[in-house]
Amino acid sequence: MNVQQLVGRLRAEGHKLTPQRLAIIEALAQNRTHPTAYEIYAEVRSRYPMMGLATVYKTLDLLKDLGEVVETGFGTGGTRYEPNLHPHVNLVCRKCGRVVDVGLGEGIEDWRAKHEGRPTREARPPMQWVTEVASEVGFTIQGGHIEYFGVCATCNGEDKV
Amino acid sequence: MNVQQLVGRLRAEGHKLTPQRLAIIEALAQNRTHPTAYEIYAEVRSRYPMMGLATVYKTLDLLKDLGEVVETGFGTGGTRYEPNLHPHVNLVCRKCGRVVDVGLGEGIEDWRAKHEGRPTREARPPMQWVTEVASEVGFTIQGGHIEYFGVCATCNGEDKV
DNA sequence: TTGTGTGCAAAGCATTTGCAATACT
DNA sequence: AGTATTGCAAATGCTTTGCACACAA
Repeated sequence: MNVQQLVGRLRAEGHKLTPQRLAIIEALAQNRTHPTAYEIYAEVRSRYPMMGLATVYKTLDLLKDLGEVVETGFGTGGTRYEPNLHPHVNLVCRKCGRVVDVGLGEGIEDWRAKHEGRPTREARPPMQWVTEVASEVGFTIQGGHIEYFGVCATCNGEDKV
Repeated sequence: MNVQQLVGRLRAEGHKLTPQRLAIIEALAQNRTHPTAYEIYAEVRSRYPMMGLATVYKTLDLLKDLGEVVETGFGTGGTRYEPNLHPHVNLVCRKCGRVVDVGLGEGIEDWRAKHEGRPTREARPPMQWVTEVASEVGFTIQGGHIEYFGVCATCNGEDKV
């Protein structure tokens, strides 16, 4: 998620650029922790004390409509949000609700190729495949993710930190 | 999701097999529409009028803990549930909340191989890859899915039915 | 100036919880 | 018989909405 680019897009599509929106966008762009709406609210609020929680939800809604953010993680503590980057894998802990990224910039196929000693091919992330199939059934794709559920190291009691 | 097998597992792990639980399990096993908790409740209720909605939630919780069902679909109308089959792709409509399956029994690699005219190899769904990586960080995987968000044909106004 | 966006508070829902009654094992 | 499970209803908590005011364009 590129802040400059997104700001330009908002202008171009006739949305107003308010300090609140900018603050929320910046908070999202920097944050790698898949924050909840409330966490974004709390962070932004330290700089803009008059910020309302409803504004965070409304802005997140707008960004969802634009396909710039993606919702993630169920169960504990509400929906979490992340910038809509290239598809990657989220491990969602069903006990604490936290979300762990598993790097997948390379794409599954590349990983396999490396793993099996085959030569690495150009990455073809699942996104592309899905987009093709989806368009056949009239489905417009805005964003996506690969998500697995389980129990994280900390909640497993295997935490050594 | 095999009902017989699951019933056996419940017994083996010391859970009681009540008519309510069996009805919920059967409803889930037959249903291919990713029902919400309330939809399951409504369906089962037609056979067991005394069924309570809380029981549905409690049973779904149990099945989640056992890794037998997976939560799906955000946004509209609450969490949806599906049996934890082999990983496949869900297209989640952000307007109506409905979830469309994209067949992926074959696995992405097989699809690609066919598509590119290469010989089909044994399917290696992403699940396996993720499980390996996850275990390295102490994460226990219970289930997962690949999920994309967008707007379905009907909500796109392209519906011809 | 004009209409979109904000903030507050109230409303709306999905989900969870407490507890007495019930019924598997 | 003992204990997990049920069902109701109340409680909780996240998210949305209505509306008057503020402000970006």
